[in-house]
Amino acid sequence: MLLSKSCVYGIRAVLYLSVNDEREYVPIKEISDKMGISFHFLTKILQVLTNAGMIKSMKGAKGGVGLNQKASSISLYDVIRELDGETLFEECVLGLPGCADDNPCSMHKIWRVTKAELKKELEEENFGSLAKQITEDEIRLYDI
Amino acid sequence: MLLSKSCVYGIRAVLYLSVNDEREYVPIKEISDKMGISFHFLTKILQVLTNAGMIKSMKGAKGGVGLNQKASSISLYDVIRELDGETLFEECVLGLPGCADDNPCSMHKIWRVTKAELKKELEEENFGSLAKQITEDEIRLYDI
DNA sequence: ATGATAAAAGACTCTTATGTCTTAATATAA
DNA sequence: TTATATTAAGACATAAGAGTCTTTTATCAT
Repeated sequence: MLLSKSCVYGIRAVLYLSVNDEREYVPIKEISDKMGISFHFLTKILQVLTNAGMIKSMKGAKGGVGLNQKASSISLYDVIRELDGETLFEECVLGLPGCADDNPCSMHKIWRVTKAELKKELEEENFGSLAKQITEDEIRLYDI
Repeated sequence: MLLSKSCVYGIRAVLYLSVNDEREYVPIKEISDKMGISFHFLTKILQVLTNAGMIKSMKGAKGGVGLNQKASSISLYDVIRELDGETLFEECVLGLPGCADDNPCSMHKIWRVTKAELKKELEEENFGSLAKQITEDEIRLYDI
């Protein structure tokens, strides 16, 4: 599994907020209902993103969560880094400490290039662009 | 995490057997000792590869496990497929059912290319070649 | 035959990820 | 100021992955 469930849910929630960019706050309940995700679980995931300053939150009636930055300034990599950390892109696939170009493990050569490309693409893909594609029905956000 | 621990241990054990290709059977205890892996855990992992016909095993004194095919005919992908399955290469990263080129999710475009490249490299890299590189000290097998 | 060696099988434990539930805190609206 | 809506916080539950231990089975050497 490339990404944890928390991370996948986080990405999909930020996508939802990006598509609903004009609303300052969206209740988490609305997101969890629409996406079929556990409300309390999603709440905890979004708290991480709130603490990271990526989204903002407001308690009480008319409260909810909303983007704290422009959607176009948040990359897929930003969300992945907050929720899954950077081990996928930093650590040796075979778990050997000190794995490096001058001291490679058996999978080093293969994964070194692939992970660099993947990281670059994830850094370049932003939620503004993704939201636009969702709105224009080119890609989908739900399980439909 | 790209690969499970079971899978990583399995890859490293098959590497060990590939380097020790001239020995028909190597005791699992020897492998687990050298690699610092739990003996019983490794035993269970290697049973999977034995049942898959990738390695062979023999009980009793002089017994152990050994390659059941030429090292050069076993790919990294073969071992990964047996131990982690193909979900990494088949399923949608965002867990949306029915994700396909004509019905893509938000990460589809990025991961589609990357995973195809990764799969190709893993299929092309065989244990004969890796064992040769280990023997020639170009890559390492241990945590040293 | 008997004892030693080593894999096979399965029960069991520990840890982490995932998911649920309850209570507290805070903001809005009447 | 009271009721309602909503996030925050944390306890609790469940499931899966990781790891340990014991018993059984098979092979070899004496």
